[in-house]
Amino acid sequence: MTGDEERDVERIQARAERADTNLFGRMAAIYAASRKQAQDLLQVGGGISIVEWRTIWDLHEVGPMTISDLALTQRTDHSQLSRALPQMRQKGLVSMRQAAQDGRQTIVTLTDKGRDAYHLAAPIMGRRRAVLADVFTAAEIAELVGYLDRFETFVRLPAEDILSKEKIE
Amino acid sequence: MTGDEERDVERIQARAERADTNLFGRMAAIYAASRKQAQDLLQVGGGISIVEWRTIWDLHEVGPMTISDLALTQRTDHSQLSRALPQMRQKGLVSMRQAAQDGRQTIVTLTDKGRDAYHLAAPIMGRRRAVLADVFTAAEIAELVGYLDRFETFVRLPAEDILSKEKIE
DNA sequence: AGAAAATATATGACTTGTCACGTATTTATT
DNA sequence: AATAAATACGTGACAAGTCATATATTTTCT
Repeated sequence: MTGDEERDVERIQARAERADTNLFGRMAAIYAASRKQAQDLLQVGGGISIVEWRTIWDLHEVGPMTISDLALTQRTDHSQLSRALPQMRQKGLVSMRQAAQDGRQTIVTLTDKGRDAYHLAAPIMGRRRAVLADVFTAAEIAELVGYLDRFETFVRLPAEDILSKEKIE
Repeated sequence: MTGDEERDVERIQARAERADTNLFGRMAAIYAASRKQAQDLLQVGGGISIVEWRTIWDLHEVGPMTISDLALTQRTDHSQLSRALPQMRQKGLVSMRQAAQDGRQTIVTLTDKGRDAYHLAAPIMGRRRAVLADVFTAAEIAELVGYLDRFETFVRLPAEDILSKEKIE
C-alpha cells in the first residue's frame, strides 16, 4: 500500500537484490569504488593521478623502463602512458630519452623530484594495503586472486568464442 | 647477457609478476576486459551500449522505473542515465513521462521497439552467463561474490578511515 | 642491399565512470 | 502557511580505459 501505482517497488527491490550476484555488474561498481578510493588517497599523497602513481611506483621499484615495459607491468594500454608521461616530465617527475639500442623506444627514468613524490605517496598507499591485510588473510587474498585469474581468463575470451561455444562436456 | 644496459629486463619481469597479486591493479584490468567483452557481444546483439543494455534489461524485468530506480539497481550514478535516456527515447527504445505522484521523478517505460532490442540482445548476453556457468560452479560464484562483498566494503571505506585507522586488535 | 613485416610510440575519437553544482519539486519543521 | 531541508534530475568537467590509425625505426626475408 504505498499508493504508488506507477512503479512496482517490490520488484525493483527484488531486482536490485538479484543484481548483487551479477558478477559483471559487481565488478564495474567495485572497480569504480576502488578507483575513487585510490584517487582520494592520492589527493592526500601529493595530488598525483592513479596513472602517475603506478608509473612512479614501477620506476622506483625497477629503475628505468620503456613505455611498453610500463604498459606491460601496469596491464594497461600504452596510450595512457603516452599521454601521461609528457605531463610528468613537465612536472619534473621523470626524464625521457630515446633508447640507444633501439631508437623506437623511450627510456623513462625517475628524477629526484619523482623520488620525492614517491616517498610522499608510498606510505599512504602502503597504509591502504596494510588495512587490506587486516581485512583479508594472505590465504584469502591468494584464493581471491585465484578466482580473479579464472574470471579474467573468461572475460578475455573473444566474443566469437562465447557465441560459438556450444555446451561441450 | 641481453646486451641491453638501459633497462633491467629481469627486474621488469619480476615486477610484472608481483603485480599479478595486486588486487587493485587486477581489478582494473579485469573490469576493462569484462567491459570490452560486453561491448563486443552487444555489438552483435543489436549495437547497443552497455548502459542501454542494462537499462533495457532492468525495464524488461521489472516494468516502469524511475531514473533513480535504474541507477540504484545498476549501482551507478544517475548522471549516466540522465545522459543515456534521451538518446534511447530518440531511438524509440523507451518512453519517459513525469510521475504523477511525484513531479520530480521521471517514469521510464520500455517501448515495443525496446522490447525487440531486448529480445535481440538477451540471448547473446544469456549465452555469456551460460558460458560463465560452465567455468564456475554455483558454489564458486557464491564464494567469489562473498569475497567481492568484503572487498567492496573495503574499497568503500573513506580515505580518512584508511589513513586514521591504526592497527587495532 | 632492398622490400616486407614487425614493433614502439603518438594521437584522435569514443565509452564508462566519478563529482559538484544548479534547478525544480516534495517533505518536514516551526 | 511559510520556511527549511531533502530529493530527483540535468549538465559541465574530468579521469581512466579502449581502439584504430599514422609514423618512425628495427628486424626479417629474399
